[in-house]
Order: sequence, then structure tokens, then C-alpha cells
Amino acid sequence: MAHLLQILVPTPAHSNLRGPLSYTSEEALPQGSIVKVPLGKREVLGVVYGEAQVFEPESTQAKAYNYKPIGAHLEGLTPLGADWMDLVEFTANYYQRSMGEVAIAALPAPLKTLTGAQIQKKLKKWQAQQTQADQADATAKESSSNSPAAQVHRTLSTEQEQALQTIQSQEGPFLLFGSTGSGKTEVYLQCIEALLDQDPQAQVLIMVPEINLTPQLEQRIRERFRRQLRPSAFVTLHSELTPAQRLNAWLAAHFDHAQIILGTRMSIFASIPRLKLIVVDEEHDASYKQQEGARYSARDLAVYRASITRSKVILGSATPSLESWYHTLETRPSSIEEGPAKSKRARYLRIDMPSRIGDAQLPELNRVDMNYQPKYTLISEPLLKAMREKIANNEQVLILLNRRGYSPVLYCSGCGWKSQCKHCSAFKVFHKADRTLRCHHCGDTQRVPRQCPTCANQDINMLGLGTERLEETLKEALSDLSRPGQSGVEVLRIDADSTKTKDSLKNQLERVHRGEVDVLIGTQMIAKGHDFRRVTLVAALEVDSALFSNDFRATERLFALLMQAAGRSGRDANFKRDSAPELWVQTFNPQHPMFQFLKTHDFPGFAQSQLLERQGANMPPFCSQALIKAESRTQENAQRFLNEIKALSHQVIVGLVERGLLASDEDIFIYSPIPMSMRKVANVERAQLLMESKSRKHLQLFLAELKEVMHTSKLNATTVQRWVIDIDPQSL
DNA sequence: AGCACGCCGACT
DNA sequence: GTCGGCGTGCTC
Repeated sequence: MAHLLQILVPTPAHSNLRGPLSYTSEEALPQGSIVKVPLGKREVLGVVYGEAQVFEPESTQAKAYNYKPIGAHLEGLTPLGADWMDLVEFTANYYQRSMGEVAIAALPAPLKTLTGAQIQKKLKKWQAQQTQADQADATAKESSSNSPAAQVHRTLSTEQEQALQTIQSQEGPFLLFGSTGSGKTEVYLQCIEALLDQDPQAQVLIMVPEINLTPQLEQRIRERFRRQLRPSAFVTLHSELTPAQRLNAWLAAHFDHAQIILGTRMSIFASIPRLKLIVVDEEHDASYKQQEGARYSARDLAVYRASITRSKVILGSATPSLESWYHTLETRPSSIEEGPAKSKRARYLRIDMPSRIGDAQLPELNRVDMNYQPKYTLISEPLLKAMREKIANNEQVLILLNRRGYSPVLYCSGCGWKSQCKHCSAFKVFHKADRTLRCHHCGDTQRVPRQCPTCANQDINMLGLGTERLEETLKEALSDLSRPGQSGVEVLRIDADSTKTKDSLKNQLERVHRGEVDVLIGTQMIAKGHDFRRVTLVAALEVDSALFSNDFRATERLFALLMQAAGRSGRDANFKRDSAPELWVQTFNPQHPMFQFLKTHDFPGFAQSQLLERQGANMPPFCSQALIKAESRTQENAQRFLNEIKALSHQVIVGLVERGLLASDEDIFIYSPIPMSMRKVANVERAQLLMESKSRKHLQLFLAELKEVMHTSKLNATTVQRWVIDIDPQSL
């Protein structure tokens, strides 16, 4: 008997084919079955959605559509679970994409590119390998059981012990708020250990912002569970794997051979049938937000996935996102319009681990008021002096400067010419190493001019400081210094320019770890994750722009960065040093309230002050936002398109109010189109339209309706090259 | 999104 | 006379 199947196929949300498509099939395949289906001239991957219906060829539907039969059924793959389907559906609805797009994007590439027959072959091979691995595992286990019981008893701090107990006895979600060095990782590992003891079949997902920044975590997990798990029970899942590796890891999770899956944001969509625990490490990190396609937040989806699978979820951070922090407040400040604060039960359970392990100290903050330094000072005297002391003491110094190149702008004092990029609303950056002017946005590169291009003035000035120049300046300023047992002072710069070649980042980091480097200069990439044990001084330069940015999250991000950077220093409690660790900041605004909280390492205080500010200005997390971004040849066209959307939005809102779906037309607020902060990139003008609502539900309802109306109405989208919708944008 | 069809400019 | 630009339209 023939059946009709609903199949999710990779079609975008704004095409005519949004929902699942129907195909005929002899077999009534269950939901989650993976198939190949014809779509136009090509064959695409599809996932069966819902229950099969009996096919009635005489029905009007069947006559209208002339349903095609499915192609290959990938029988070797067990169907994807109901919870996976639920996650896909939720994601598609919440982020305004089609289910098919989300579902297929979540599956490993070889399933898409290979033919059905090729996949079946690969699966057979994989299964054979798996049997081999099992045998290898068995022998490994045997030999390890012969060796003396190496059950290491790790002593936990009281805080860690309590954290563990709370996680085991409560439901969560948990926000593990632990300062750097407080041993959060150990808590995760103990949770996993206990879970696997209790349920040897359980699967765990651990998410990290970027896998290459935490190679030591991978090692640590592998070592740790060597005895408890088969060696092949640990896999990593991230975008740097080859397609074949990714397929293997995906299959391992899908067939529940893999019990610990360590991955980046994409791993939230892995098929993990026996999922029992999700850990989101550094939950505040911006890389959890996908920036193309369905712009999902893997952290938010982790919380959702945990709720539908009844798994526990631990969000960990020393500087949680204000959203997560807000969810831990017992009585969340309610909006001003709503009147007095209502008492609400906290959504997340917060677990505090304020102490650092051992006697590792938190650094002391030193602010250098650049208003009192000579004009154009790059590195102030007091900072330089402090650095020299540390180096002479055989300690390491880390300097953060978030700007690559030698000088961010060239400037002619004669006519006022600046090194503006012709294609972008940005300046070209002077790179001394290869004597070029480079645009960091479109990549356009030219030789650095010997004289001013407009007035031929020979006297071209450099404005501002980049990492290259900092490196040069410091090498010079420290050239007279030598440290015990070494010849000169070793200064190393790590940024995107110095790490272009394969393994160069790894090699440079190893040099730092081996202690060959006295001064490490770098962009944000060195602030994350790395454990530089002998660092006792961390300095951040040029931080002021973040304090007065148009993006209301800039201060939050800077605070997190500085706290994280501070955490790099003084980590090694055993390292004998004569002086306390120090955090230095050069700023023109030393009075900024943020520094008060930084000085006392007071994240709760900072969060509280930020939340009050956000509440007063009615910003997230006190409202939900969506951003529509448009790209066009001209700014005018981009904005015209967004203005059409704005007009359409008002119609939609009125309609929703009339239908009683929205309480009032003030439920949703539509701003006016404005140029994006990077207004032009590679000759493309960009504009954005912000929409917000007190109610996340209402905003979602509105957006779904707007999408529908945009689809049916003839929106003049031809003047616009591209447009995207970003739900919960993390930068404005 | 792909991929086709389809109608107007510079090349063998 | 053909190759190829990307505008419009369709895919169960």
C-alpha cells in the first residue's frame, strides 16, 4: 500500500516551499527517517516529519501536486528522535526559518553530498570500524583493569562539593558562577562522572566557545574518563573537522557509542538519543550565537533542549551574560510600566564559587589616567615601570590591544587626508611589516604611499596604536633589560596576522608556555582560555571606545574581557613570586563606574548596576529584540526597503490587535531604519531596523505574521541585494 | 536556495 | 550567427 510522507527538505523560509513537502512511499517510514528525495532537477536530503498517511491517488490534493516517490531510504541510519525533531521545530519557529532548512543544516555534509548508495557503503564501513574499535576498547579495558586501581581521589573544595550536591539534588537549569580558577571544570567533570556511574549508558554534551582555544580541556576529559569509558566513547564535534571526521563523530553520537560529546555551538543539533546532561562553558561568550543562516543561540537552545529531554543543564561562567544572570534573580525587577516589582521565581538556579583554588590571588587593578600623560603616549611611564619590574623578576606580562597592524589610520597634516577605504566606511590600516595599507573589512590592500595622495605632502602622520607598533615600541623600550639566565627580553605578538599559517598559533602559544616569552602582546584571541602560569601582569590598552559605544552591550563585553584577562594572571598558586598579580588599564575615563566593580572583582555589583540601567532604558533582558538587516548598493535603497517593512509591520500589528492576538498596538515597537555601525562594507551599504517587545511571545507571533505578509505582499525587494532577520541580536 | 528558461549585447 | 549576462519562476 502506498503512503504519503511529509518530508523536511532544505528550502528557505521565504521561498514558496516553506513547510514540509509530500512524497509517496511504499513503506510507512516513521518520523525522523532519513531519505533522499527529488526536488526539481536535483536530489536532496530529507527527514520524515510526522506520521505517514495512506496515499489516495484520487484525492484533489494528489491530482494537484502529482507527488513524486521518495528516493533512497538510508536504512542504516536509525530515525532521528522526537526530541531532536522538537528542537528543530522550535528553532525554526523561534528564529523564523523553515524546519527543513534547520533540519538539513544540522546534518553532516556527506549525507547531503553523497548519493544514497555511497552513504550506505560508508555506513557499512563505519559499522565495521566500530566493531574493531569495540574490540580495541575491550582489550584496553582488560589491561587497565590489570593495572593497580588508579582511582584518584580528587579533593574538592567546600564550594565545589556544594556545587556538586546542588546540581545533583536540584533540577536546574544551573548557572555556575565561578571566578576564573575556582575549578568549574572539575565540577563539570565530577557531575559527568557521577552521572555515568549512575547511568552507564548516558550521553553528555559539553559545549565550549571555540575548540582550538581549549585543547587542554579535550586532553583533560580524555585522560579523566579513560577508565570509566571506552576510549572511543569520547568525540569532538566542531567546524574544523573534515567532513568525514564530522560524519564519524556525528554517527558516534547518533548511535550512542559516544558518551561524551565536546563541541562548539553546532553540536547543539547533534543527534544524542540518550542525552542526560548539557554543559555550556563560558556561557556568556558571543560565539554561541550563530551569525548566518538560522541565527540561533546555542546557549539558549541548550536550555530548551535540556527541558524537552529532561536533562540537566549547567551554564558556567565567571562573567555570566546579563540575560542568564537576570534569570537567576528571585525577584526580577519588573518593568516600570507594570508597577511595583512582582515576585517571580528565578528561572535558573545560581551556584556561586567565588574562591580561587589554592592561594591564587586575584589581581589588583591599576588605572592609568591618560589625561595626565603626555599627548600621544602609547605606553605610560607607570605601566612601563611596572612591566620592567615583573620582567626583571622573571615573571610574564600580557598586553591586550584589540587592533591589528601598526597604525589604524594615516593622516596628512597638510590637507587633512586620511587613509579612508574607498569601499568601506572604515580606515585602511598601516601594516609596517609589508609596507601596506590594508582594509580589515574588504581586504583591499595597497602599497603605503610615500607622500600624501592629494597634496603630495611628505609628512604623513600615524594616528593610533596597533599591535605591530606596540611590539616595536616595547622591544625598544625594554631593550636595555635582560632577565636572569637569558640574553634579551623576548617580546611576542599573537594576532590574526601572526597566526595565518597552520599551527603557528599553537607553536607561539607553546613558546609562551615554555617560558621563552617575557611579554606577550595580542588581540582578544589571547584573553580566552589559555593558562599562562607565570603571567603576573595583564594590561589592556585603548579600552575607551567600548565605554561609550552605541551598542549597549559593549560595556558588558569589555567587563567580561577584562575579568577574563585578569584571570590569566596569578593562576599558579605554586609559582613563587614576590609580588601580587596586577591588572592595568590605560583609559581617559578612569572614573567610569565599571572600573569600580572591576577593582573589587565584583561581578554581581556590576550586573546589578547594568540591569538597573537596562531596566530604566527598557533594553534586554527587559525586552526582546529582533533586527532586520538589509544590504543594497545605496543606503537609500536599503532604508527604503526597511521603511516598507516598517509600514507593513504597522498593518500587521493593527491586524493582530483586531484579532485579539495582541493587547495593544504598543505591544510591539518598531524603530526607524538606521545605517549599521559599519555602514558600508565592500561597496555594499547596510541598514538595520530594530523591533522590540516586552513579550518575547508577542514578538515571535508578530514576526511570524510579518514573514507571512511579506511573502504575499509584493515587497520591493529587488532594490535590496540581501536581507536577514536576526532574533535576539547580540550586537547592534 | 538551486536550477531552469528566456531574452538582449560582444565575440569566433 | 553563438556565448553569456542575470531577471523571473518553479520545485511535493
